[in-house]
Amino acid sequence: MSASQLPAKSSAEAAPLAQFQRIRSPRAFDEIAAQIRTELASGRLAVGNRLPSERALSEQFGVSRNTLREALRSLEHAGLIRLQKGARGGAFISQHSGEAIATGLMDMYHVGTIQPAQLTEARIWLESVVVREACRRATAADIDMLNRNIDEAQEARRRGDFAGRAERHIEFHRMLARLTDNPIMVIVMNGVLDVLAHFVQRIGEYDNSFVLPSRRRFMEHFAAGDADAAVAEMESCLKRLQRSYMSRIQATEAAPATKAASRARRSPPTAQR
Amino acid sequence: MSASQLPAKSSAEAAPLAQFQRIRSPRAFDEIAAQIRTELASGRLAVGNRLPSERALSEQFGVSRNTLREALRSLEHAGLIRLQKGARGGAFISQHSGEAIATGLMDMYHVGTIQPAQLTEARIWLESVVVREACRRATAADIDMLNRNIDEAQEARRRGDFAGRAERHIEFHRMLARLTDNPIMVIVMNGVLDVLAHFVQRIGEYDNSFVLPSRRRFMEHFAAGDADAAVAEMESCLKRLQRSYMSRIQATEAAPATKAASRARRSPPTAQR
DNA sequence: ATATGGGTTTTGGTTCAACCATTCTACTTT
DNA sequence: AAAGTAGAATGGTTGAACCAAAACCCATAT
Repeated sequence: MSASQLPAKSSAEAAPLAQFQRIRSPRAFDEIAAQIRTELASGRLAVGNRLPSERALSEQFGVSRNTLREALRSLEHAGLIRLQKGARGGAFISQHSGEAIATGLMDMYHVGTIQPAQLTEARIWLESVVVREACRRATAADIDMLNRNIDEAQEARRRGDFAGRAERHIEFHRMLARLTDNPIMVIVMNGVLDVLAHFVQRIGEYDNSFVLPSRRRFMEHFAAGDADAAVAEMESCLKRLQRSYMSRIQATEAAPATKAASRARRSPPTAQR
Repeated sequence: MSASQLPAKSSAEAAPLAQFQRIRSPRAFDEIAAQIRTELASGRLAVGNRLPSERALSEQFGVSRNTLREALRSLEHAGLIRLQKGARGGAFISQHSGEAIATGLMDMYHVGTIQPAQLTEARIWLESVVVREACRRATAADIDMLNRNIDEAQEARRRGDFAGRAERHIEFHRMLARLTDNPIMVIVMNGVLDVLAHFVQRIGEYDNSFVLPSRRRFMEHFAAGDADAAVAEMESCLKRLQRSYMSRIQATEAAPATKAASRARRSPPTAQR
């Protein structure tokens, strides 16, 4: 079966993946996902390859198409594959990932595993290494880019555009992270900043008037290659920001949001229907 | 709206979640997952709550049970819910998460987004802030625990148990991360160390004879509260380890593993017309 | 009364056989 | 040759059914 689909031409098609094995453990889809991951780790599946169609895969694995789809769902959520409809569609091994980590952090925040104070704490720690490394690597063009960001933030302030300004401020940190040229730092910092942006957006406006002057001072040290001074400036700014957040959160949060509940339910009332 | 609170006490039943809406966009399960995430973010769903059964949910959302399951699969992969069989089973809002971040990093490594050199680089950076903070917080009991770990590693070395020794060494770093008492640091460091453990396991034995003496020196500084010296000791040890890895990887890797990644075969429009 | 044990119910896990919408191919028509 | 159209491939969805595990209920035996 399936020996020869379209014979000739074939022009790069049907990934070179090895034979998959039949499933037996509980939760078949878990094992399917694991097997595909293994293929990936071994290098037999590489970015850009296309997996066989759902129908073909379900046959290879010896499971129903629904079960197979649950496995694909899991891989897709992880960012490992990208699903594409249509004739030449299918499941393609995808590059990025990273996104899953950001949503993971966001989830942890929403579920209360990460408290706001811990978020800003970790952010300050991470920023120190980011700044130090970015300072070591930044080119003149990079410094221009950072200065431009500050100008834009100032412009937003002039317009009274608080949201736009906060966004610029956060983008500044993303730029610094990218300057480290290390995907782990970029991904983690992006995730942390995503959560922070969400957090900031929720607590509303707060005092950040001191940020712009701090940025200017920061850039002086940064451009001069004085990493220690740049880190110190950034740290003091972030700590002050944290105080702003915290006073704001006490004003805002009488109760809402991240509150946990533990209402255990007892009897199944057979209601419904 | 939602003025219908159950009368007090009420033997609580069926999580307090609000009414879900019917689905309409492409990829119904995406929207289902998004809606449940929203409930979570808003606090209407909290850790420990149980969602209605798949059958009930599929009815609420107006989709088939299969579609609903794909949404749940996605949430489960994210670590947001935990599925449990049986009469009192169902989908429970779960605490942990974090795990998803570790597998995310692992995936990025496997897919080539993270190169070994970048892994160790980030690890060194992160370790510096971890050590500094752990040093600030460690109690006498914590220091005992760390020393015990070193003893065990030494014992493993005596037995010629390379794997056990490497494991102890990595566990040492996990302990330090936990001492920061910051979930983000713990999660990220755990993920990085997971990848590292995988990496180490793949390249086989390497020269790590210098680690134990370094650990002893490290603990001296650490116990004395001299964070700077402790960081310096750790950093030099890690950099030396990195050199060990790299020389080992050149010996091992003529080609295998993390290659791939270039053969993008995106969409050849009318490939080979 | 108190265990004990088995049946019933609830719930997730899986299967099957369709159907739809989209996307590209290939053929037909002009 | 260009344009248009039929159709095949593929992911997305449906609904009904069955299985297996887990918790509960209750009759039975001790």
